Amino acid sequence: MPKTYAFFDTLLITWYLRHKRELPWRATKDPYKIWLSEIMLQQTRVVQGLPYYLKFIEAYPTVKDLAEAPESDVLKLWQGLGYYSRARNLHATAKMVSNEMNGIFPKTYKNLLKLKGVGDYTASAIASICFDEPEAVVDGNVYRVISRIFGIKTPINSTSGQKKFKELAQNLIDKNQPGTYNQAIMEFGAQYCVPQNPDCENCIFKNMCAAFQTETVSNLPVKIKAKPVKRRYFNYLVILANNERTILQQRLGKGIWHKLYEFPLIETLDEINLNELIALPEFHKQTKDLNIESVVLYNEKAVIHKLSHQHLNTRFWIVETSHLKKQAAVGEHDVSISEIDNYAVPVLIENFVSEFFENYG
DNA sequence: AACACGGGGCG
DNA sequence: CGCCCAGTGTT
Repeated sequence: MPKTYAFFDTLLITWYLRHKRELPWRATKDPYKIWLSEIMLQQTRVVQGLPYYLKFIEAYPTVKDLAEAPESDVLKLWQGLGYYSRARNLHATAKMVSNEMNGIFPKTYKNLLKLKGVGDYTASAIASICFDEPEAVVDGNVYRVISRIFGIKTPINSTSGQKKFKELAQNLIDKNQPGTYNQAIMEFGAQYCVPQNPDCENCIFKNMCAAFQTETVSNLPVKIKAKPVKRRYFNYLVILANNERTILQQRLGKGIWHKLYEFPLIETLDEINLNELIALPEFHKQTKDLNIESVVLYNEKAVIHKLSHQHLNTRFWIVETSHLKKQAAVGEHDVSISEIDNYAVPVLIENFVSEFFENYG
């Protein structure tokens, strides 16, 4: 190992012990709690995930409690955190561990990797934190810290980059305290070696940081450009029967929000007006058994709901009817307005519901 | 190897 | 408006 690596881990851990945040999952080695926190924090900031972690631990103190819950409850509790496949895989894995593994989590990196929703990062985190296995985590923080200190320009989202960074990280880890080391490098990236305008002048690695020496900090890490954002046009049919009942539709296709609920949706290639809406075959299909009294556009100015790779240009159409259809289609639920809150819905829908039904109770 | 998958926060 | 966040699974 090159000489410059020699005290890297010691410096890092010393910094960590002085500056680390006190977080609930840092006060335990319970694999269930570590696993839960790691799944929640995938692509998610600590401050955003923390309240969800507390809710989940309260609702499901053990993996058995989580396993015995209906998936719909788990999704509802996850509502708003995003990347909902995490919640579905979380629940599937809880059932697997509870039912097939006697409630005991695997104790090795290799076996942890077999769990649904557990990839290289999460398996490394659990193995090191709970079982002292020296397996290096490589998350967004680690990519940033390592690329800067060692001046590595390989794109972090290329296959060769992932291999290279994992290898280097594995050489850096403190094998005597791998869990502490792994958390230290992530915390250092999150709190000090931040993406924008890090305080390099006062950094403990100032003298060995390749990026600082060559003034390339702002260029690292290198990342292959993301695809342009896609624009989509959503028309939601908010069907109101006697101002008391409505229809929710579960998303069961391939795309976003799988298994979450929304109002009946008509997606178009552009923004449409009332005449265009009611002329659509889909509109007739969605409303054929209704006795429509009126169709009114709720928001002339579309809500632009922003996801990482999509901007959803959304308008809500209020469809008043004297009754709801009798025969529900697949995934369709006839619900009273007060029951909407029981369903897991995307933030886009939650925002509309809380605004529109504010005065309904 | 590329792509899909949420939502929020920051400059 | 673009970038990033304690990444993983599918194609």
